[in-house]
Amino acid sequence: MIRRNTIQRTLVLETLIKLGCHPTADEIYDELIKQHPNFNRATVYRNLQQLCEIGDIRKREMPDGADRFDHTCSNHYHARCLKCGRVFDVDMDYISDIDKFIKNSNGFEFTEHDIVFKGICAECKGNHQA
Amino acid sequence: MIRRNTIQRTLVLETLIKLGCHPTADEIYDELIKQHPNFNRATVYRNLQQLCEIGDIRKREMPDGADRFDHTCSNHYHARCLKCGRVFDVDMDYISDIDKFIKNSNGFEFTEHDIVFKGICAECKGNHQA
DNA sequence: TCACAATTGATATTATATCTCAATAATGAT
DNA sequence: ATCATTATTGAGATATAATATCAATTGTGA
Repeated sequence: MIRRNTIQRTLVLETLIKLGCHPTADEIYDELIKQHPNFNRATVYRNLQQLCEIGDIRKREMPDGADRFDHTCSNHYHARCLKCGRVFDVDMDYISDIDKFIKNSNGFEFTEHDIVFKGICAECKGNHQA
Repeated sequence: MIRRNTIQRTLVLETLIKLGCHPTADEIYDELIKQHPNFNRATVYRNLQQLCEIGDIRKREMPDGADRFDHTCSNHYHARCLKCGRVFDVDMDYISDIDKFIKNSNGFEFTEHDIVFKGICAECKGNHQA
């Protein structure tokens, strides 16, 4: 299965980068069809998956809501605003040795972890006057 | 809106406890209809929601897959086996002051956090050591 | 240019969860 | 206990996120 370069994959990656800040597959799709009305939703999902396999992007699975995709591949944590739903990077070191906090693995082999914060973003905190 | 006690809510809670280990709404539903063929799936979801509001159970949102529900209401973290998909409690202290690791909140008001581990459970690894 | 097969677009399907609404039933008042 | 009120249920529809199927298209090396 040799991977081929397609216009669609390039467009998905470009759109992800253009949108910035962790868009979902559907947000990328909605942006894409503005210029390319026949672009297929499944193609967005398929290419996001492939870009993850290639290593160009990272999938960030959210505890609630749709998966989000990130051009920044370094390990870092995320915070989700409970009002507007947007996802932000958290300015905090990645705890690569978090396993040392685990008292007893009970035979479980830990391979990865993720921390997701929730709260209210600066913008939503400022928008009190409804 | 005064809450009423119903047989259905009792059954949902009993079934959750009986199944143990963080069942999903559908797992509870599948178990329930064995004895109560007319039990409605939406009723399971509605009652799980209410039991969360009451405080009898906790919803544990997983980064992938369906929400899971937990009769243990204390704060603790979870690990999901990448092979069998089951969710286990992690034997590790809850980091209530995790906010101290955050360097700059950028105006974000952090209210909650969750850590989800992934890996391979003891059973799927095929050993029994702790 | 050609042949092969990876990829696409269209569509259907699955999984998770919520909503609508008439019928039912839990609760406090009588 | 009976009644009136209304929260709750069951049935079904709908919403959202993601994947599967498959013929047509297209990228790639020969």
